[in-house]
Amino acid sequence: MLAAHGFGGLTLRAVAAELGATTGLLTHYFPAKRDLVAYALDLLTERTASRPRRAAGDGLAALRAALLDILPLTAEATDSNRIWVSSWDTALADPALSDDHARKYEQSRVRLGELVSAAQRLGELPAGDPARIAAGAQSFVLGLVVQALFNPTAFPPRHQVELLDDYLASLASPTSSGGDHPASA
Amino acid sequence: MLAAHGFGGLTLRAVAAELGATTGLLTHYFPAKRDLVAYALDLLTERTASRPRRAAGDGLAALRAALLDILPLTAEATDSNRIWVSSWDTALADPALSDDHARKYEQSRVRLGELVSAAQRLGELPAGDPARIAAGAQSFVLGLVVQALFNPTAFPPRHQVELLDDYLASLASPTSSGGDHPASA
DNA sequence: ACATAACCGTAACGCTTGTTGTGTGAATGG
DNA sequence: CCATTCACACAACAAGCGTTACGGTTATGT
Repeated sequence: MLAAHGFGGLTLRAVAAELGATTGLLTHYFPAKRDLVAYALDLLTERTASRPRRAAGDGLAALRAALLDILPLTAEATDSNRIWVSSWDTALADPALSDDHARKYEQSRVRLGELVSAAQRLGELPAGDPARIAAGAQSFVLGLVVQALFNPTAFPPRHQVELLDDYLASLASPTSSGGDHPASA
Repeated sequence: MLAAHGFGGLTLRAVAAELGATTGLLTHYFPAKRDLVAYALDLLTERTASRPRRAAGDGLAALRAALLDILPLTAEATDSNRIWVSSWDTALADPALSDDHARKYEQSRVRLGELVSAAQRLGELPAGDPARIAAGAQSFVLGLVVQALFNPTAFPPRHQVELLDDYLASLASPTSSGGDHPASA
């Protein structure tokens, strides 16, 4: 339902109907709609977090697996991402929800940063601030999600994986500006 | 208005009020709200397209400039991106608008692809399918936009530029898997 | 067993929404 | 100079929204 109509078309009655219940139940548990929305987002987060993850090796392979887990490669993941993207409208209009999103993405970056560190320790990635590399990787995947959602024909799963692998390959190759910090102001 | 309340909170009366007019005017020009929304998106596209672009050199510098023009580095660009992102909810729920978005991003990719080609011709970028590289770059920037919108503190303009430069640097360095297709399973 | 509270369906409220009519003044054109 | 169309305000409409009030049912504690 959410995947089809987005967060904008989310109504208490629709949720209640899908639940086989009425608005009375919802208002009983959620004082206001905002709370229902917040809960829906939390539930989405949790469900996304507890999704069966693909087997991850060590180092770079683990990072790749984590990033692949985000992409809309399956119908289920597509729905999930669709809901996620559609929540951005609501979230951007509400500072509290906005902070929530910021926190979630930051948490995800931290997790990716650890994987980056591990890959660096294994020598699979060149030196460089793990947090920065993680932020870059998250950006890449996030943007790829958006493009894939709008144009699934141009971004079939295979192509998404190719693009991600391109990105990871370019990460793996050392750059001239590897880990130096040019005394930025 | 749109930047603050998003596309979800877009009402005919609010638009009319901001226009100093009434709903009568709007319905006179737009048969239905869908048309108003579509027009708003076209107008946003046009305004974004005709935004004063930063001076672009040749090759890689031009690509960098084009990507920088997308990022929310200024208050105006932030508003623009905010509206853009918030439109995704509405767009994903409407196939026609969805196609419109897909077309716009494809067009943008084509434009980026030409810049990539030019940079390759100058030897500033290694060989490889320009369309693929452009798709990657667009993904990266798009995702960076989203993250910056939700967490402007963690992604100040300087940091955004740094991340983009990291990405471009990694693009510029040749990878072992230049354009080959390693028969992925 | 009985009082109390939690649970939840039903119905209504007030409000906002998109949309549709109607009326009026200005422009247009023959 | 008048008829007709256009441009727009204004008001009203039905529908849908979140929210609230209330009634009956079920659990819970004493």
